[in-house]
Amino acid sequence: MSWLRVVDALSAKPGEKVTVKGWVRTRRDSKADGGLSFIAVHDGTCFDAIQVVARADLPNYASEVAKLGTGCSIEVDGTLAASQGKGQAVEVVAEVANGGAVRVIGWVDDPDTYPISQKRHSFEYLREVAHLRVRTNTFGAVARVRHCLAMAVHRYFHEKGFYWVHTPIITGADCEGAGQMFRVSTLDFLNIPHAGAGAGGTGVPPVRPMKDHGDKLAPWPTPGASPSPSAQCPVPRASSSIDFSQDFFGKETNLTVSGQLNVETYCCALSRVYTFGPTFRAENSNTSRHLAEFWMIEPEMAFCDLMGDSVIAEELLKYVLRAVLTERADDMAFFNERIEPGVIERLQHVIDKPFLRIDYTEAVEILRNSGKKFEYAVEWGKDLQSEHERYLTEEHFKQPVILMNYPKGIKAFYMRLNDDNKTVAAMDVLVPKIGEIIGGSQREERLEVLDRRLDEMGLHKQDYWWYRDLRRYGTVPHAGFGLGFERLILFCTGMQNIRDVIPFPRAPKQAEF
RNA sequence: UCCCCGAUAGCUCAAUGGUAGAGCGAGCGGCUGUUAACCGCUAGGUUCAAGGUUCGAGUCCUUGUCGGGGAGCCA
Repeated sequence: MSWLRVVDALSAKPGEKVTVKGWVRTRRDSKADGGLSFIAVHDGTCFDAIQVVARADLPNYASEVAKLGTGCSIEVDGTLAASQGKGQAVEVVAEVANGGAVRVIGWVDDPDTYPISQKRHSFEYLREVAHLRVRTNTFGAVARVRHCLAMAVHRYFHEKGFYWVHTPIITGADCEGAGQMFRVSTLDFLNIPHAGAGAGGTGVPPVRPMKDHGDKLAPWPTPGASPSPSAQCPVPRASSSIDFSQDFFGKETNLTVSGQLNVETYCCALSRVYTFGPTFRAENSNTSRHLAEFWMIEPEMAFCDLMGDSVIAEELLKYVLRAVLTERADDMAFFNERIEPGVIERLQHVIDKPFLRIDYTEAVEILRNSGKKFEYAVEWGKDLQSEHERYLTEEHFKQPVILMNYPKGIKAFYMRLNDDNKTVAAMDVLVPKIGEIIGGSQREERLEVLDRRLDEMGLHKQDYWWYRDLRRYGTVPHAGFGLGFERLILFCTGMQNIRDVIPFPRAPKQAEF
């Protein structure tokens, strides 16, 4: 008897003696042929379960086999045989005559309250039992597709000569302006050290406010505040006197909102690099497209302009879509049948067609001439709203489209100023269903222009000293983008809610598992 | 954070302000090479929480908590 994973057992030759191990999905009994039970066993190695035929001559048939239910874990010795029934090509027959056995490894102690009983469950409900939901068809398929996509991302970059760079999770720089941050601190919440009245002149670093935060979610208590768990915890403002020199790192630190600034340093030495890791945003976002902890892919290419940036973005997306269609055909067939009819065709369409590239200015013209009534008016210089982006990619072009060269007023300081002095070399890749899946830009490599932009936006040059050094010492044109990994999974699977494509979602008021 | 909707059996949902219900799941039995199985029986409830209106509240009002859809922020 050799132990085969279910995926291998399903393709093994009839007649082979095998052992399979896994969890019971269903059990059905029959009195035919002297009595037998059909047990669907899955082990997560592929979408399908394998059917075990347990005969009544097994010594523990009445005492154990006939009592198996959804969720029990078992080991089965048996002989692989062509199935007499429809619905599966092969099955494992366990009977005494062929040395078969069914060993129960773990019972379900109260079948009535096992959260994943054999029936349809809503995704909202399954989110409350996230430790068990991966045993379902849908979440098993999502997990395998997620892995497939991650491997394909690494493979694409590796084949293209990119190096994977592990940028820090904890950052001392609030450089990005990419959103509210989670503070990292070992200070005693109940006894926060203060710098005293003379702060600022004694080597104590000035305390800056966290960027654009709201008070409600800020992870910081007010000294002496009510111990009520619902008490709001404002973050200290610029005027506060908390002495961060006594904190673990001797300065304010947060969880990263982007590895981009760090990875640019490696880009300006290794030429082609990327990050792929967790990212944290403390925004109070309650949507099906946002998480407080998510994974992001951020390539950065030296000697590369915006057009080259967009080519990599398009190639990467098409590469990973091809991978998921060929490597996870079983799971994709399920998504195509049960989650989003037509998803396979939709992905194939994206693979086959070249992405469109148009300027922001052109997009504004299209929207203004669309004759469509939008809730928010379209106006050059204002950011496009979700409804505008959806119209462009879902209705007007009906395919992925890359918008380029946005007004500088609505984009980040590090994006390269175009010759018109009004726009920056930024791009957003818009896809149907998701909207913005990639945001990127050519970076400003000219120190004097970068400094001017920092000034314009009221940012302090000294906070960006090492970032500015890249422009002082052998600066090069370079470009990159950020791809939200979970949004990619949504796009590939047709799943609706981003909380269902990450194993344990973190969102406002949600960190149970 | 804003707008809208919701919370009743393990799950999905019913129930004019007047006795708490069904389907599925579960347990037991029957039938059957079964596979959305089928038939019968049984068990299963602090109707999200705290107040309020009322002779009487699952139902009406207030506040809160949590969930969903949309928006903003963005990936």
